[in-house]
Amino acid sequence: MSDALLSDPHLAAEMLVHLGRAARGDGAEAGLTAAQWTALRFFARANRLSRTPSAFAAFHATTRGTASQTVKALVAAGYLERLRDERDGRAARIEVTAAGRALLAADPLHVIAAAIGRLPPAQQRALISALQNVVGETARLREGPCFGVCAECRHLAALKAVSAGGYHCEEADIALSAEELEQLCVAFAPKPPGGGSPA
Amino acid sequence: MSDALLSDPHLAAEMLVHLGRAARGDGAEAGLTAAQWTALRFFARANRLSRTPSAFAAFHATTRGTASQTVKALVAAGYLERLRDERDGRAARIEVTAAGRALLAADPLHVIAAAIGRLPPAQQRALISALQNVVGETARLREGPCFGVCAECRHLAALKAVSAGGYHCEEADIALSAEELEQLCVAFAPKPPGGGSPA
DNA sequence: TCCTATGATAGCGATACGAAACTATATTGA
DNA sequence: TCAATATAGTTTCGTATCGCTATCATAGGA
Repeated sequence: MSDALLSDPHLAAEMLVHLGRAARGDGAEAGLTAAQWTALRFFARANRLSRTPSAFAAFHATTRGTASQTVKALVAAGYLERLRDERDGRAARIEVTAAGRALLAADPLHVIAAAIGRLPPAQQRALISALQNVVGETARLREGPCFGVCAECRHLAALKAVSAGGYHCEEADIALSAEELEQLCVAFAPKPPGGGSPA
Repeated sequence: MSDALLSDPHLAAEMLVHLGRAARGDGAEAGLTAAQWTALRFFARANRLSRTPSAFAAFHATTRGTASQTVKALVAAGYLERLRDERDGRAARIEVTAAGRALLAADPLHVIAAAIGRLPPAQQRALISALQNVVGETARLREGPCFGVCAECRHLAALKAVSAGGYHCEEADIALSAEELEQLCVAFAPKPPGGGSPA
């Protein structure tokens, strides 16, 4: 009966939650609250399409109103800045300021990242790919938006022949630099299994 | 500059926090709050020595006052019961009720546990052992109490020759059943490397 | 012109947390 | 035996955060 409760996957999930709590960063000297850390990390890692309050709300699984409050606090503190989008007058373009990038150096997550970095390389790779699978699987189960990097996305079209290493997003119809391939995108869709071209 | 922010260990740590948030269980129909789920899971997995409010406070990295409130709410809801300790009149012995065990079947953590369970077996084992390492490492860095199961503990003395499969904790000076070997203990101390099975 | 989408804001409630005061029991030492 | 101290636990109170539900303003698309 209690076998299911003490199974290895459940144990792993408990450790996962435990580690998540340990890195909230609201207990220590706490430059930021937990929600604010999440927002700052998100805007530092999201691509152009996703650096908006709405995308952050989707990422954080909350409402736009709540996301707006979190962003406002970070803008007031000088860690984010709000710019106008030239194409869409409704949208707000959020950018991390220099102060925000400096603050990220004190991210309480570094404690966990450091611990992960000390794992043997093979174990480190295994952890990362396992976590990616679990993140994708839970997002699918919860039917929430599935965030991911462009390099893994179905909408990526390589234009190497045309422009020597350029990339293109078929969904948003914009050009992507090599650097942007590693950023989070709200429009992410996983590639169909089998690699190359879609079915 | 942003290389450190986007390193693989940091990315893994972010996914970890993200998954932890997804399983708080306070957003859904929510039988319990996040803190209450953590408490219920803890008392379902802790051994005799650790089923006290103080041990839970240490585990959850909070104060005894806060832990007492969380326990009180679960006792009022009928998921935990408070018993008197016969040896120590000050101590409270917390036990999970039948209703509590039934509720654990609806643990929101099951979403993540199921996703982990669907990983390939090798990846599953790699994830679990990596997480164990990270939990131990972060506990060491934060100098917090290090929880673990008796089977991995330095204080465990095997008494197989004497009583046909009995075990004994040298720290608390109590006998341990085979079942208790897999439970969490607040007095856990890791074995010195080399004593048991090397990594 | 309707309808939709992005975003900001105010108000409300729930929760969690910590500090401090308090009770009760154990332990220690004289 | 009695006093002093330490420990386990509870309770109260104040505070901060968080998140949701409106509601509103503006901008884009049909």
